[in-house]
Amino acid sequence: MIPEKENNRERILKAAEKIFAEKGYDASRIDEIAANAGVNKALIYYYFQSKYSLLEELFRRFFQESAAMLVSYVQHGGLDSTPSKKADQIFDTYFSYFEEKRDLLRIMLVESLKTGGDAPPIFKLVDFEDLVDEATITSIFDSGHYPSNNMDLRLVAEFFTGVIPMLCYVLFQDHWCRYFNVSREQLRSYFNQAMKLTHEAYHRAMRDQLSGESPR
Amino acid sequence: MIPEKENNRERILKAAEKIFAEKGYDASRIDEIAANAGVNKALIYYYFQSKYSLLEELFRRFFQESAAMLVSYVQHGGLDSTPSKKADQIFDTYFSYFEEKRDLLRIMLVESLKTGGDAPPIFKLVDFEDLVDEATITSIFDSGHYPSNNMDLRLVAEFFTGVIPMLCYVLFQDHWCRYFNVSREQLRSYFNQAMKLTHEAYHRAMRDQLSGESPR
Amino acid sequence: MIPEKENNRERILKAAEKIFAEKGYDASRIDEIAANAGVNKALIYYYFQSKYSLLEELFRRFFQESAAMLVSYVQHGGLDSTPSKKADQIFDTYFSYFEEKRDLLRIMLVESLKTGGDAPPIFKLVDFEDLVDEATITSIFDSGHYPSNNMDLRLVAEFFTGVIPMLCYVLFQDHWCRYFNVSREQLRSYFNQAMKLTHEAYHRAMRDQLSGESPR
Amino acid sequence: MIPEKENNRERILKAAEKIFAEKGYDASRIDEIAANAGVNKALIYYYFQSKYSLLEELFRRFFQESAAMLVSYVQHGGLDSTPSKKADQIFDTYFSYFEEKRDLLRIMLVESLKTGGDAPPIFKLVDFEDLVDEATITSIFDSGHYPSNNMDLRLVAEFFTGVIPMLCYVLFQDHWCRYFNVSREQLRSYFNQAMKLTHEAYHRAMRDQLSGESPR
DNA sequence: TATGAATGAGTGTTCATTCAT
DNA sequence: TATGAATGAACACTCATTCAT
Repeated sequence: MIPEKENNRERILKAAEKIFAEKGYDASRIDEIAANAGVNKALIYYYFQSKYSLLEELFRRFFQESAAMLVSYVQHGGLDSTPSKKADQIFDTYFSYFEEKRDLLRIMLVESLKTGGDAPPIFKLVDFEDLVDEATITSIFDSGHYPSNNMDLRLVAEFFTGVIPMLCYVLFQDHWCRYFNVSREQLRSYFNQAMKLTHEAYHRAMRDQLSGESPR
Repeated sequence: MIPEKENNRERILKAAEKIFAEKGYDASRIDEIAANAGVNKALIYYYFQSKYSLLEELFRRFFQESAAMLVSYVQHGGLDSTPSKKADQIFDTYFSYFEEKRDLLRIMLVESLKTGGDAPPIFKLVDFEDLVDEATITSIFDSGHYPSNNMDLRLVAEFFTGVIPMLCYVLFQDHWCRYFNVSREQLRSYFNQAMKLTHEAYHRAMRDQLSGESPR
Repeated sequence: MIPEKENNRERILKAAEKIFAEKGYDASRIDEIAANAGVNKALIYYYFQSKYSLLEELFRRFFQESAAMLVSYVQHGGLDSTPSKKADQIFDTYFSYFEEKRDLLRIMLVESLKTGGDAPPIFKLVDFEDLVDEATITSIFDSGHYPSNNMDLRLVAEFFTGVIPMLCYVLFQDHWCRYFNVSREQLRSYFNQAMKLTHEAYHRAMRDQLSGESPR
Repeated sequence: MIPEKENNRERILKAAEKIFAEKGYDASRIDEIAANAGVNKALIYYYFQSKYSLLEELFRRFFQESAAMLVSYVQHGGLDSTPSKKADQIFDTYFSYFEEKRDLLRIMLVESLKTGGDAPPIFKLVDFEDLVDEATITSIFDSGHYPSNNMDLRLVAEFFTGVIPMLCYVLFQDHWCRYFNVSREQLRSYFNQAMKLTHEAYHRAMRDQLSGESPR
């Protein structure tokens, strides 16, 4: 009831997200996270096992929240029935979600680029199988409308020419504006045009292929 | 001509590139680079100012080499005159170059994602102005054929829907194959299709727009 | 009568004894003792002043129990009147008591070896003056039968050639069996022979000296 | 040639020996060892892998030195041919060596009392097989003169009724004097008497058994 | 050029102990 | 009595960097 009296655990996570995003995981210091959360350093180890488990908790929450968002989005009839509008909607939704979670996504991309570990966490952005039920996935990707033998192609295309460009746009836009001396609005407009000409072209091609495959 | 001597500096750089690629910049240790180069740790500081300047030198060489490659490519008449074939050629050339320099590009992307510092080094992949002469740039991007008021759009599109997808493909392909259980060949084929349907569509659109703009 | 209640203090002490014995005092952690006792960590500080006072309480109880054992042993006429048999009896009694309290004795010896603090607690093993009444001491050590001017010698001899070897035997027997590849029974037999040939020889000598001193 | 310009490595080891002996291994702090050696803390890690490897090096040197001492002692005709005198000589030699190495022996006994690890290092005090050649061992223990089937008994007796009492005497003498209010000389005299009456009795018994076994 | 030795400033983590309730 | 949360002071160990030769 007292939203000000936020849990210290939450404050720690929020601080970690901020510091990790600013400096990268490796260069982030527990001391700084503690200071930023206004908390004793040892308290971090009261709530979390290690520096890395802070990161894991952030990722865990992100994917949990993403899944919840997708489900609620679908259930509340958010999706238009016209395929092209549907794609637009999904695009916009993703876009604002990416903007909102920019800091965490930055960390996630960096961690995904480390060769050593497990699967890059970023793959989960297009692979929700263990996060969301079958029906939702079907509804979102509308996979019934796509040539069924092209599931893998779909995944590859969505990831490398849809998610990745959007993600990198979100992560690099500020630097880009400064470096190339454009306004955010201009850049956004360019990026939208580029996506229309590329990724949307792909969606159109997919639909065409489909209607050619099973006409009438 | 005495390859054994005089090349401690090179051995250090080679070792740095290897260790950086294996562990990422932050997690790499000067000790390990020295050991890997078969050289005393202090010698690294004789040749280089700091750990970071090792990275800078690697980046510097990379861009220098890229530029040289571009120039020689253009000069030796490598580029076909048909626009669509030309694009294909550039695509393939970039592709194999990215594959070859994958390790360094991985580090470069990670460093580019850090918010603190200067301009992301990765922007240089589409901004050769201070690396290559005007004529070469013109020749490569054939910018004369593009609507002149769309230079910025061109840059945005090339970067976010061309370079970035290709780069991420090169960096993530191994993990993708393992995670989604596809062969490298299959994945490559999917990726090529996706790029054809997206980035190439953009190039086509650009040419169409151009011929519409200045017909006859 | 409600054994479930009221005994958190006991549970803590029991857990402390176990953990201390397993890891030694220094390496034992209050957290682990609390967990092992099924009790909140702070409760330990409700019942005890500090980690060290846990140890002190364990030592205190040990000596109290030892004293009680000695007294009851003497009072119930446990001791034979023949000196040599009496010595045997005491030897065996000590032996099994040491075996039983092995873990605590190990800690006590370690603490006794620290140079910094007070008197080594282990000295109390031969100095019961403030634990047991005079009569019992007299009865046990039969000091009336020993040359009165040799009280200190008696103490030294009992401690360094009686108590200490027995204690170390109890503490090292398992490791010895493994290291020298002997069975426990064999080792025990050797040790008994060795003690017969040494410590018992001393007791015999003492008695001889006594009968020579005050014959008839 | 400049004995003052002692190696920092040696200074570190000397300091470690001192601090370990004063506080025990666990309670000793690397910072304090560094300060005591007049050396930067990081230098300790330049010469040694870890805190524990400091201890290992100290033990290694001790046993190496012990072995060298034994060998030189035997080779320089130090040992009398009369068995009883020989035993006395060995006793005295051990005694002064133990006094000299008291600090390290204290640490070694404490470490030997830890149940977790390998074999107690203290066992090496009676098991020189891998430190010294066969001939020296034979000469020292005169094992040819002892009943050959009692080798294990001999080891047990020497360790628990010879080495251990002497060691504990050396480690506890100061505390004993303070606690029981005796002078060092008095205590030493008592201890010598006690050892004569016990351990020496054992040696005598052994010789008697031998002469009975193989007379003439 | 080259190196063995040396160091200041951290670095994540631990732990006995205390506090508020 | 009992507990979840909180903390100060370490602690072993690391690492980029420098120095003397």
